[in-house]
Amino acid sequence: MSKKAAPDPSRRSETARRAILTAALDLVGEVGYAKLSIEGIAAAAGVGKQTIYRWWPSKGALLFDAFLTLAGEGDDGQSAALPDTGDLAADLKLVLRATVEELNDPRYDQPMRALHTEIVHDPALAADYAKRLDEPMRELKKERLRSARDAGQLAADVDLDVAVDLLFGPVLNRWLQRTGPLTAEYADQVVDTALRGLRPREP
Amino acid sequence: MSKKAAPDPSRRSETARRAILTAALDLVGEVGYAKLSIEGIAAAAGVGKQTIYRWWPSKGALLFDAFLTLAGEGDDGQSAALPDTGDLAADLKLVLRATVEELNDPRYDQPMRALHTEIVHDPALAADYAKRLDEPMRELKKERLRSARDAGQLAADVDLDVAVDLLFGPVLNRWLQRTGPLTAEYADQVVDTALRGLRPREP
Amino acid sequence: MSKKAAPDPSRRSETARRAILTAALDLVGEVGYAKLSIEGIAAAAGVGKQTIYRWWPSKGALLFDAFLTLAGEGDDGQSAALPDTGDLAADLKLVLRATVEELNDPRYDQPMRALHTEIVHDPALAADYAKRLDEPMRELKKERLRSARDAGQLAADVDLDVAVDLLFGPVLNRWLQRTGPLTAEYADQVVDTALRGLRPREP
Amino acid sequence: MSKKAAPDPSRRSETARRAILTAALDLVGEVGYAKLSIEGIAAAAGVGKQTIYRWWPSKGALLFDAFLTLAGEGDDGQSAALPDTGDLAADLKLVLRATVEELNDPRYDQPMRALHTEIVHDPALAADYAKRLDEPMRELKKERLRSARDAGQLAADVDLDVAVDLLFGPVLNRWLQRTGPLTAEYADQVVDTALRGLRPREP
DNA sequence: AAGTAAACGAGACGGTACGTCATGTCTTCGG
DNA sequence: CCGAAGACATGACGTACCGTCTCGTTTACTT
Repeated sequence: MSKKAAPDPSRRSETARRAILTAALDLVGEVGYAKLSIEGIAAAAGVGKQTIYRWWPSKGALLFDAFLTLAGEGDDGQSAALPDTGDLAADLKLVLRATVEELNDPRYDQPMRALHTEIVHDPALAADYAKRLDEPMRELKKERLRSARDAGQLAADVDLDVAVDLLFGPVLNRWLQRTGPLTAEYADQVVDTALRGLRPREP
Repeated sequence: MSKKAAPDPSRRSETARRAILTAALDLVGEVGYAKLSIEGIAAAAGVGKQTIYRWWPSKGALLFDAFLTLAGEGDDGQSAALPDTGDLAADLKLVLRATVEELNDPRYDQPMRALHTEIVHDPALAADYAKRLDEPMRELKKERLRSARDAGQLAADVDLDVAVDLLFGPVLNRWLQRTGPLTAEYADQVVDTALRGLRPREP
Repeated sequence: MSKKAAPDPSRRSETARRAILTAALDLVGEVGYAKLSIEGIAAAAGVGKQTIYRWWPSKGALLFDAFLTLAGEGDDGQSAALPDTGDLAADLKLVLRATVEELNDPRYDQPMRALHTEIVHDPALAADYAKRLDEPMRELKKERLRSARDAGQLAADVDLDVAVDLLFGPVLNRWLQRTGPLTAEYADQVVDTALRGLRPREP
Repeated sequence: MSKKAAPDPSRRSETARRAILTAALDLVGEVGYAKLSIEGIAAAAGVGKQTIYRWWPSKGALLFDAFLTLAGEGDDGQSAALPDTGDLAADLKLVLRATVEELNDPRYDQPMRALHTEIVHDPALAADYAKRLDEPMRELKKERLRSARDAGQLAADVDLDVAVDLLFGPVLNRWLQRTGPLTAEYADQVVDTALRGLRPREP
């Protein structure tokens, strides 16, 4: 029925796949997103262009895959869970400071910006991103907040999704739009400010 | 001394300028950002390419200008100030709901996404954006919050910038990343959740 | 010692061979020579590309084979000999008119042009062509001329090869280069002129 | 009315044009016709591909132009006319031997073969060839034959076009198809045989 | 009013990258 | 173990735009 014979994944060359993902990530770091070309990735990976077009529908999808695959391997297994020392503010600050540090790391900055650019314009990729990257992370964050709520450190009726957005949204925004310096201090301020309201009223 | 003879702004053709800005905005809405080309804008505006390259340093700058100029004319004069009925929550919800509505309007969605894409990758443009669009708006928002703080509806030691980020960041994020539906209800939730902490403790 | 394991002809699939030859001839008629691809032939024949590469060294060789094999089957046995009614001019005109007709037949035109193109650029193929197609035909023609010479209808010292070239060359040329209409009348003229010579009869 | 805006010839860069024609001719001699690519010509000429596509509809047309332009400059002015010493046979042999020599010259062989290949498959190009190359040459040849006819060295009723075909066709054929060695002797034989005719002299 | 200088429309130029197609080689699988 | 199927590296195809560079042609501003 379909016009195009779908390629057979069982015949796929793992060597080529990894070379492409690695080259993509390397190149986006080297030359930046604007100058990132399929042509260049293919050349750097020692691969025919068709091999890229065969397996990825768009540059964004490739980038996302590169990101996911190669990042996913840094974690042996998965990031498991957020720290839970009982001190919610401290734990959140730890996490948010780490996020800030990562976003300031040039190795992560470029590829992440590239990925976000694609997401902004490609709803399909955005959906993929939401499901495969955002949601798992969000779940971990919500888990930590749930534990805090159970410990009475959070108002019982707080929507956890909104809480996550309140905590992490500002940092992501400041990074994307460069509306101000992205520092550990800012992270702390956001946590403090956000929490003051998330905490239950004192009698 | 300078390599490039600077063009003389006094001789600039207002007709060409407006045609270009209009064409840019129209085209980004029609064909989307990815397929937006200087070549196309020039053709649609009935203008030589050089006339664009003469006056704008980048596609992003042109887009930003188009955005600013043509949007700025909708406001007769300026947006003046945020509403101040004395009810902070209601006023913020009004503003945030309006923002949500605008972001959901297809006429604004495409050009805004385009602009944000450029901002993500062009620090110079980001600075321009921060100064000419973000900061004035932010000032209005802070003004309203300041008034609320004076009225005792906000904790005295709250950083107003962080407060603004907390209120508007989540909405912008959800729009850019499509991590969830962008509704008036969400706007209300964000305001309520953020405020609960921004308010002073009750005794 | 040899780099290439020679394929074993005894194991060759006759089905595949015929399918390929047929497909090649069909395709060159359908899409023309310029768009004829090994890829397309393999697909049309329901055969792997390697099966073609294994048995034919070049597209020209395949085409030639297709031509020879499938055309050779139209003749049950072989064309035997040229007509010999005793009237040399009439016999030659008959043959040349038939040639003209064949060259004007769209079914032969495309494949023959394709074959000639390859011959022009591939000396090996040209040699093959000379030996397997041109020479046998030429021999038949020379046989008829020899018979005429014995009958005193041809000058005794005429080189038969040159004679054949004089008779058939002009027609082939006009076909290949389209320098003029290829008609039966032209064929007759060539025969008459060649036989008579360009010089006036001496008294 | 037309879809495509035709390029303006008055703005054409003569430098680019000559570089392209020269590169085309050089390359076809170096790498042969089969490996001749527009890409390669553009690179060798130091020219963008589009500059070639803008001005020539096909590789064949470019080749033809290259041939015509650059060859036409060897002749200062034009080839004027064929020699006319009064001895028709000698004059024709001179011309035909020159033709043979040219066809055996590697510098001419490759480009000419390339051109002929294109002609075989491209009727438009064939027409162009007939009009701009074949016809002028043919006219010169016919002129010489006409002079001979007036001098009583040619039968009065000979069709001059057929005569030209008879004289030059065999040589061209032998060259294109390599059905035999292309020598001065062969040229002489063709002239003698054509002039004299195949039939024996009547007593 | 004539002269001049800059911005204008147009678009050719040398390039880069696109996404598709065909090449010829190599690997995997089923009969 | 051959042959089909098809993934692979390579590289040309023709197209779209890039940003630069002339070309005349307006359109102001001098003189």
